[in-house]
Amino acid sequence: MAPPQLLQNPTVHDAHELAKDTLDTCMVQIVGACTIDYQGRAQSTLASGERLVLLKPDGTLLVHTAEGVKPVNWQPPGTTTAVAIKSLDDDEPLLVLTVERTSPNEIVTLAFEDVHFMATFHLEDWEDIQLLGTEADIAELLRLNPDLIEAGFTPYDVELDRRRGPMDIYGHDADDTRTVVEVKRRTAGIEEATQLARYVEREREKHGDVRGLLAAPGISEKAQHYLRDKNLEHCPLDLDELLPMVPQLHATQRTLGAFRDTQDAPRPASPPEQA
Amino acid sequence: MAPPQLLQNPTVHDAHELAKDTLDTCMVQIVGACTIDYQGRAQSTLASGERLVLLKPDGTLLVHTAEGVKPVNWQPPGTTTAVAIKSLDDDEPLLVLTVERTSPNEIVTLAFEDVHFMATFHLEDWEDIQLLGTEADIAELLRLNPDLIEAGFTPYDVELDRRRGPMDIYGHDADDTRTVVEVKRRTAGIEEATQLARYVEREREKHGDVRGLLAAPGISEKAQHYLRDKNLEHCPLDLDELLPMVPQLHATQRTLGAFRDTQDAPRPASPPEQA
DNA sequence: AAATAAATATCGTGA
DNA sequence: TCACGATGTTTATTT
Repeated sequence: MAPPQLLQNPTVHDAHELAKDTLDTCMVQIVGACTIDYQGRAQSTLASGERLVLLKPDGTLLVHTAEGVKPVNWQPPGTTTAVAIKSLDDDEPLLVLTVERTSPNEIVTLAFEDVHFMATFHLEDWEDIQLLGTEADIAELLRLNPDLIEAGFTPYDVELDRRRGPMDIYGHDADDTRTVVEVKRRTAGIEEATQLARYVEREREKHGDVRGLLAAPGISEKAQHYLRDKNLEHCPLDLDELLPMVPQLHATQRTLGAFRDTQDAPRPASPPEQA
Repeated sequence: MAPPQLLQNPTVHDAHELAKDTLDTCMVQIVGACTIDYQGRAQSTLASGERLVLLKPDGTLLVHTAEGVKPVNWQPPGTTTAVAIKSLDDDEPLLVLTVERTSPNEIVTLAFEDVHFMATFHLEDWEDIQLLGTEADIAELLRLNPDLIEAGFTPYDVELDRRRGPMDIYGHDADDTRTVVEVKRRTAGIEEATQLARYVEREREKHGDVRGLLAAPGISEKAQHYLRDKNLEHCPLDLDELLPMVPQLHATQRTLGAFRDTQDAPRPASPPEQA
């Protein structure tokens, strides 16, 4: 990495020079006292205080205070950043950043009364994060081990599922009854229950009797009541059992291209064409 | 602000010393090459690359790459951070951070192969952000100017609304028909439509005929279809008209304690006790 | 602690 | 570009 450029207590002029020259290609960090205004989908104002400001070469703006994960102000990638020196009345000149984007039209304006320290640097990073244990992972596991959903459950072919809609898993139970499975990695609430209800309702309109399973580690009381009301069911998931299986799933997918259960691989069933 | 402490290309020992001494009270920033592992609700690994790491005195951890608003790894406030020097085999010693929390049990481990630069500093900030134009603001505006919802609409008393459930606005239309209004600040999709449907369904069970209005700047096609299907309606909002009214709302609330429309303040209506 | 809903949500995917 | 759904969502509020 090219060595970072660091400025301590720079003059407004020096801070402006460095920011101007590095904004398009570098990470630019400014720590100091500033006011912040935001106009866009909503609007906000923030009176003067000390914050950490980070400008990424992709146009991202982050403003962090001493607390919390969420930036107090921000702009997503793709914004245009301008840096200027502005004087109000007879006060000291201010370093002013305007971070703007279109569709939606949004602008964040930062006015620095004082820059305590500033840094510009590159970040070379060729790696992508590998995340395991997502909802898609769990759904894939269940599809390959459908007995974990219910004895006798058989998923339809995954490509057919996709064409039929956004259901996580679609198949039929031991009695050959069409069954929609919505998978959630967290305790399911009323919103997740209504999501399943929507999918099942659509299928019931077309095919009559269709079961709906909400496969989740837990279910809220209201959601449970809602499921009963709509003639839907909760299928408890044991994440302590499932999550340890995920790394093997990924490893197998990498090496074989497609996962095959070593014990008894379920073959995709063809759904009946019409109810 | 106490002057920040800056280290460029520190030894592992110096970086460890500074981090250890400042971790509990300061913002601690480390820019360098590291690997990152996460184990918790899910799990992730990230191979070595250059990143910016920020530790806040409240326990927050942020790891940022050169792209995007979202940190590639993080921990929320309240975590416990430990810093250590560890050697694997005959390699150079590594600066290792373990950032851990309970309920849920989650741990992020960072191993720095190289620290390019490091900074510790305080951020003094006594200000809270003032955010305007939230859903609550828009709902309040509509409640005070109910003709913007529909000519003849009259909201029930706000306290009664709250006791009746999570509906944004509850009232009756020109024909004295009970009407539930769900307010959205963005184009509404199928999820927002189902949210309104849930609220209305509950009221229809109790009171029979109840109208449901989804007040939003726009509506997706599927959501529109869903509303028709459930005998619900979309009420278009003009945010360009509404948002400019919000600052005055807040100003009036600050000075008077409660907003009064200067023209014709609507008086809360008492809802019938039973259908 | 649990549940529910909002968010300037952001982000990825698919049509 | 829009719509839709997941997110290690986070955050605030209410029960």
